[in-house]
Amino acid sequence: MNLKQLSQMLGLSQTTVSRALNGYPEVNRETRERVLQAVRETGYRPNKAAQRLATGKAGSLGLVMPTAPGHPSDVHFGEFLTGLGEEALRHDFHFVITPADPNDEVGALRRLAISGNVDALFVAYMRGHDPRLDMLKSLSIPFVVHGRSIGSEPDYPYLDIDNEAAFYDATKLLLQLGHRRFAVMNGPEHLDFAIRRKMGVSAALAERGLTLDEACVTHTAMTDEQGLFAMERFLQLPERPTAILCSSTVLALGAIRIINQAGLKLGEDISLIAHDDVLPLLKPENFSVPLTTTRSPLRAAGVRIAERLIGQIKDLGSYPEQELWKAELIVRASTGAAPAG
Amino acid sequence: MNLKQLSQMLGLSQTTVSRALNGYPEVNRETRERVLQAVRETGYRPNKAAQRLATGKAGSLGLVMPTAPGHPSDVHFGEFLTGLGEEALRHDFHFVITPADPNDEVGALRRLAISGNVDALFVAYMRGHDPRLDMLKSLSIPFVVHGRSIGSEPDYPYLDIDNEAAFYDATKLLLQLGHRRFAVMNGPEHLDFAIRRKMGVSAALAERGLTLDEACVTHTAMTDEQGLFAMERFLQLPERPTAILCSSTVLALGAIRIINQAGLKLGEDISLIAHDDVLPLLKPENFSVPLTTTRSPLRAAGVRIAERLIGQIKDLGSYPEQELWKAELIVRASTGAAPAG
DNA sequence: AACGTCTTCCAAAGCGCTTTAAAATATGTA
DNA sequence: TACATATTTTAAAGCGCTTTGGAAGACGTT
Repeated sequence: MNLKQLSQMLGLSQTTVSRALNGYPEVNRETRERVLQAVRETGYRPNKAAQRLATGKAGSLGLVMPTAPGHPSDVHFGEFLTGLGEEALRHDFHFVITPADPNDEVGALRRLAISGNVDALFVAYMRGHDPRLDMLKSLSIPFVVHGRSIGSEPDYPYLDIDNEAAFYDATKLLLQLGHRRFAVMNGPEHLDFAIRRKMGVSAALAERGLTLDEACVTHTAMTDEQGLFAMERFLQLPERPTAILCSSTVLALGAIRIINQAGLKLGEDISLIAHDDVLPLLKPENFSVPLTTTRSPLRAAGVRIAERLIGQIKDLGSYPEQELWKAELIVRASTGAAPAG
Repeated sequence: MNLKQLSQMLGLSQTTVSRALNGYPEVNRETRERVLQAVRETGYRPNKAAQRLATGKAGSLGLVMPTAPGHPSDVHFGEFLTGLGEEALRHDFHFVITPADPNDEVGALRRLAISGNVDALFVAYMRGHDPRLDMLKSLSIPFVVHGRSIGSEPDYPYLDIDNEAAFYDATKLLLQLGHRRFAVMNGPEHLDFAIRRKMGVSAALAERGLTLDEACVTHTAMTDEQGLFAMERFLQLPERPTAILCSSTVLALGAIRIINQAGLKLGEDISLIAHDDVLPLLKPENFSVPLTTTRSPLRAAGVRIAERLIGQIKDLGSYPEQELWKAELIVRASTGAAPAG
């Protein structure tokens, strides 16, 4: 069933039917009712491709998903997408997701942008001086970045959390509790959030004349296994750290396992603060020792980014181009006074 | 830059350029080279909407993602999609994901199917007698189901793991270890995999004249928190179960926390077997007591489903319509002989 | 020279929609 | 009644691609 058939059935022109469907004013009330009724009866749905070709609007947001055999999937992806979807649903938008070779994300993004398949793009996992930014700026398609790219002019639209402040505050808290030996279990080295979190830690330490030893920093994928490896390494250090900052609750999970195995008490022998993206899967308050966290719901970021993207496409008023959200520092039992000595 | 401009630039007709691009034989070698070169220089990419309209092929797989405020995201989604993507990438396919009100998945799926936006559909999280099946069968778009729908004629294309056999085998192992009091921490009640897993447990028990007490079964979302609640409940039972079958390693995570808190030893006082979808996030072999699991990589299922879907679209030969994969039973330390008494 | 056969290219139609420009009809006013 | 003005409808063009049905030219054969 297409427009032509539908309009013939109704004895109307395609124009009129199209207008009735799209809410144009210049169509008689009765006629519109008749059209709508016919649509209900036939289950007619306009062909999206044709609509897109005619209007240039696709009703879709595009994103690139890196994938390859052995390339680990991202725990956060589902939760973030659910947030995007919450808002997209309200506007009848959908997503076009292009799988991409992890080494060719820029190319994949570019092809997606000029394919005419999407109205706007979303990118995340920004690196320092991210090459995708120049590409995106050169195109004339709306986009919003989740995160930022250190080393690039901050003249692009983004939504980020203040990673540096979050980890600065967290470190500050640990310093006040008397800790002096710090370690950081961070995300992949080249990623902006990892860079800024480390900066936050270093800045807080510097205020007390302390420096962060590189031996006390790991950069890994955020899985329980990596948390486990990192913690094993920290515990073997001659000057064992008493305060751990952790870029994810999943990493913390592995770390805590090792802490327990070593017979150490979390919140007494070792304090730990993790960043919490508020994944439904893992609640820091339910850890056997509830976790002190820097909290910022990933899903809310998804909702907001969809809102901005769709708002821009539909011209629903203007939004701030740059947003920096504060993370909440939530103190629970995994942080305590530094052990004596 | 579109076809028209490109062909004018080259002094060729659109037909010839189109054919050169799509690998048709009736175009001179030199001419083709010239076209390809121009494409490289200009960065021309055909408009997907136009291509789709002209060919009826979209180069995309469609899926529906339920989402609503408060509706938890799915941990497995990212991993499965990564698998789909692995294969899709090889064929230059992308995904169209429609967010949907959890109460209107059937409608959303139907709209997606007839939007002309996708060449094939994928559905998962099948329920008993799933209403999506009839809808899909009535349409003439290829689809593959991940899982099955108990209570429906098994005449639709699916890929499932043998959940019943997996949990039957797991139960059998525990029986051999002398366990007599069983509990099951399962996924949501209406889902096919949950139903079948419970059937597997019951069947094995029945062979020994045992029955599964409903008080020893929970049906919940698969988060650590729910695992925790469920285990708390089991421990309060007058006849405490000594053997737990668990539909997910994430649930197991919460359960084990409670087991530890209660001062019980996993693999001694209580044995536990969990189903492992092989998520990068959580490795059962790294649990402080390594977990015995029924193992079946979710990602592999994703790859295979994409393979079948794309194969069907591109007519790359035939695939079995129904596939039932065996899960591996991997014995680790979380299972041991039943405690005396 | 005339013919058939390949090879290589092209004009134009068509995919299903939106939208422009104009026509047909209804309504109001002098 | 005649005309101007709103209201409602339509024919046709166009979005950017693929594909059908030829046409033009090169080549070999008789």
